Amino acid sequence: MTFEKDSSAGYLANHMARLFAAGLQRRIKPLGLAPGQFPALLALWAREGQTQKDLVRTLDIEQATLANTLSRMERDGLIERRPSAEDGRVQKIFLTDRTRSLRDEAVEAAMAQNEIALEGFSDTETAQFLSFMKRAITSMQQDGSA
Amino acid sequence: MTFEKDSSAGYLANHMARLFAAGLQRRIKPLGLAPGQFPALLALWAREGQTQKDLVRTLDIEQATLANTLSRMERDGLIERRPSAEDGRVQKIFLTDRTRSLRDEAVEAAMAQNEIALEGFSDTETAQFLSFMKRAITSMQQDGSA
DNA sequence: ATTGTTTATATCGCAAGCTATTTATCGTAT
DNA sequence: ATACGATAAATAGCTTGCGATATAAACAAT
Repeated sequence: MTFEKDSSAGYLANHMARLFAAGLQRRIKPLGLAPGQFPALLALWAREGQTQKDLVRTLDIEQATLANTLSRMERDGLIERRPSAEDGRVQKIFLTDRTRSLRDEAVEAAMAQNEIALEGFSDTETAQFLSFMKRAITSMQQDGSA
Repeated sequence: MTFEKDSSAGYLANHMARLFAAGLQRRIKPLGLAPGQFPALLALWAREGQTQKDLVRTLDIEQATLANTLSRMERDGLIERRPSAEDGRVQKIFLTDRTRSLRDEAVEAAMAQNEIALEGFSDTETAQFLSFMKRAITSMQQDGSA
């Protein structure tokens, strides 16, 4: 049976994702940020005061994963969790001043990493690539929820 | 600054890779295998008796990661590590009979997962997609080693 | 009011990835 | 023979991901 890892979509996807993470890490570590925090940060830069549940709904990760990531972010002074007045189970999540100020630099770092990865891609190719990834994601999501 | 996660190559790559891993896990868990073991298994199905160093050279992961993965595989009875007669530092790695017998089923599972992900892709599109991923990988590798 | 169900978050235990460091052995050069 | 640098593998300590379970609060129904 011929199965070459270098022609396996799954293998390439894994490798590519790790290189993205490594590159982003190099770029945002100086800001005191980590790759896994990026999705949560994007959501909070867009709107503060969201609950963990709000974030879970929009960030394609599990609740347990997010809870742990938020704990590390709180530990590192990136966010504050304030209890909700209306519902004792809920915490609303806010950025700290420092984190608020990092937005532009962080987003630039992420864009720079994407640009490196897509170096030499024409606009058409980039669009095709993103579209391919979205199609694969949709396929696998449907398969997984079957 | 507009930065939409759903149009970020890095974000999509991460998400896609996690879905590949989850799907593969579902398919090979019944065989007693895990996704992270797959690269090592492929290399060992191709040739047994390789050293850890041999594997590190061909499997795009770090030595520490592989050492831990091999330990879990040994614990789970997937491999045996036998000391090299020539060099006291080296262990040669062999499959167990059970693992040897799992090859075809495991490779089928991986191919099935790739097919699900690429469902609806024409042959041309699949080839383009793989090529795009390889280009991105190469770009980021060069950037990282700078 | 109590009891049971749902909901929000936290926790447990694990895998797989990383960097950095340690340990043990080899080989080489004095 | 010894001491020193190089090499192979292991270990430490961390992050990010997962599933499963526990905890605590809210709500619903007697």
